[in-house]
Amino acid sequence: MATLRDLSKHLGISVTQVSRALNGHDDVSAATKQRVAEAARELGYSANRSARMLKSGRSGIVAMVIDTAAERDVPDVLMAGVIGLSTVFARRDTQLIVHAMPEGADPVDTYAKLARSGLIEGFIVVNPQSAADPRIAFLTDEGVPFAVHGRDRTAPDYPFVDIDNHAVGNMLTTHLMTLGHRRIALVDGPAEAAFSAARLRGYRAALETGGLPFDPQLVHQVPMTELVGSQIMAALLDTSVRPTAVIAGNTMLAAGIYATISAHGLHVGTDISVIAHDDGLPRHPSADFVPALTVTESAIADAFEPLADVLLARISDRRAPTQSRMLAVRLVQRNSVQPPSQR
Amino acid sequence: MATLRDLSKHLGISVTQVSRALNGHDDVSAATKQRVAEAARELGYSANRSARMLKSGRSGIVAMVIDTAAERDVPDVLMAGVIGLSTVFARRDTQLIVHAMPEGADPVDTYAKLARSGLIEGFIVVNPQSAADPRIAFLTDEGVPFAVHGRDRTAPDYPFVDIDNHAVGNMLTTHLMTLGHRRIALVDGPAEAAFSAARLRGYRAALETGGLPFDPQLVHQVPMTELVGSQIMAALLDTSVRPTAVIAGNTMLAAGIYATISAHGLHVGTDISVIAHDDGLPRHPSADFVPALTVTESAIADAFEPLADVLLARISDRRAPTQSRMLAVRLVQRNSVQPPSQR
DNA sequence: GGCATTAGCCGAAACGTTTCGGTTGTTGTG
DNA sequence: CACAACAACCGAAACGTTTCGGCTAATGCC
Repeated sequence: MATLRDLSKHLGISVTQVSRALNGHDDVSAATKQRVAEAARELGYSANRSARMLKSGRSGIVAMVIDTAAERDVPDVLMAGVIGLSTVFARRDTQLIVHAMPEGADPVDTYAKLARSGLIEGFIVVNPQSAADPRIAFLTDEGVPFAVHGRDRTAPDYPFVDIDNHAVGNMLTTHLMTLGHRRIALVDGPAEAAFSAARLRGYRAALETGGLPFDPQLVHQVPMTELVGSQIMAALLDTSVRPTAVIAGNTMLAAGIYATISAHGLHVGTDISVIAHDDGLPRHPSADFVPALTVTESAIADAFEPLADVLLARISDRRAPTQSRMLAVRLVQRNSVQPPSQR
Repeated sequence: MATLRDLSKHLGISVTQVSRALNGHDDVSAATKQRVAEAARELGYSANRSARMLKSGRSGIVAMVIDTAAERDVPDVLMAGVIGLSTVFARRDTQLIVHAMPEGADPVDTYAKLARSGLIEGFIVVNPQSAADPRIAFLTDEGVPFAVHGRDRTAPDYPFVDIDNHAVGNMLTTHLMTLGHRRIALVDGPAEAAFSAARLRGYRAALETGGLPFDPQLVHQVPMTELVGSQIMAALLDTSVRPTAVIAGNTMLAAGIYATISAHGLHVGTDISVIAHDDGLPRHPSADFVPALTVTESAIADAFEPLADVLLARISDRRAPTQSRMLAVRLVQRNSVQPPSQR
């Protein structure tokens, strides 16, 4: 492996200048920069990251710790995250460490150990909790750079990328109410998840402005799998007063809900309306449902690029104003939602 | 962050001795070791990995590069790999970098860049190709430590962990032949994948020893998804001479195959036998099929621990004899396989 | 008691990089 | 012409660790 010193000898120029040339400092002549760049390519030079980090604190490594227990049910979204983040970070010349936390390990402790190793410049925090997330509190206290996919409060002072989940819950509910639905079920992710809590608040807000009562029996916060979706739907069909419409937190849940509805000889749309949020995961595209699924749409994949940006911004200047990004959501109307049947 | 020097001062002992104590060298007294360990815990000391790597070459970081294009179809197995490997490596105090290779990038080039950065001690190579895999050739040439999940030749001289896929193909086929099946279809992973190629060889070998002809129309090497499984099965049912049994490469394919069989009003087992290989992925447990699926069983999860072991062994001594591991496979008989119906 | 052996310790150098504080030689300004 | 300003360069120190070679004092042996 070629080193700065090799380049320096090869070019008859000091190590200092080689380093500065490579890093684009302005007290090296254009000509020299050119020569250095060329030699670097020729000798296959690549900066030794350990040395760089040791000296300057910049390792070009970020980490994402995943809670094995919490993510087991939903490989699709986790997978999208790992691949997406790794790709965008690679493009920015930084490496992504994936650290799986075994069940029952203390999250804060895990972050603490990782941070202390002096290897990791920043963290991507995923799946924040609805109550104040202790991991976020810890990282904030320690002054470790991080960025969150989602958020654990309405207006955070840390960098995050999120969609307006309150609005999602509201839009979904309002759309159904506008068509005349009055018993609307909500089947969404676990109550501990911040996004799920936000959507529930949006759902309640919509009910309230529409003058509809809130019925706890109609909301289910559960693991977001097809199987669970179908089980919950079965339970919903059994209740004394059936919902005329159901909101699904993602397309997996929606798939299960569809299955149960047809298994009961009913039809989505005409008998029971189904609406969902679609985060663009490949397994169940909302357009492929029969009938096609009405959704609020916002691809998870859109979050990775901004997520990398806000984290890297925070790393390169810790006291710069906090950057965050809100991603767009749009309502796509299809055939799974109809006015309630008159019975 | 506490450093060795902090500890040294705190204890009134040289940096050298602190380092040696922490690393368990034998020329430091038990008493000192004790004291040092205690102080380390107290001050929250954790070795600076950059410095360690710079000096000694041991970074405690390994990488896994994933081919986005090749893995998109099968999030389950990739997810199992990322989580499983990350967990076992974490337990061994080493971090896993996940590097997603964008579509169309040159694999060898990607490994080369990563290796040159001087950060990564070794690679986990997944999904080896059936023809001599260029990534493996490159890493071998460069003398970079690596371990392969699978293998690109029958008797490799590099560290790997694999199951005997030739035997899997053979067992599956022989089991069906023993019951009297004579038209046996094989639906397995892509032809480029080493495991798929090996199983096909096992299938052919079994046919040959049983005196049965090989019919290329009966074998399909395809992406291993439920959807593709059901499509292939539909095609198979359309052929002039239907197979009486079909072998599925995993339980996803099997799920699709089951779906198509019942959609055609046929019954698995009595009308058409289905047998599969089950790598223990959570989505479609073979026991939950109706009727329960006969399989060769070998959990992918069993590979991660040995994989970490053989890689770490290679890293800690590059010229030690190559360690590899073959994992057990067992045939589990259930109800999806019956003698062919007489018609 | 003399001598070799050993347990336990230490100083200093080295890994490859970045950066601070210079030193040149050239150009522009009065 | 004297001097300031500036562009372009350089040496050396530092980051935190590991390790080589050497040192001291205690022990064992004859």
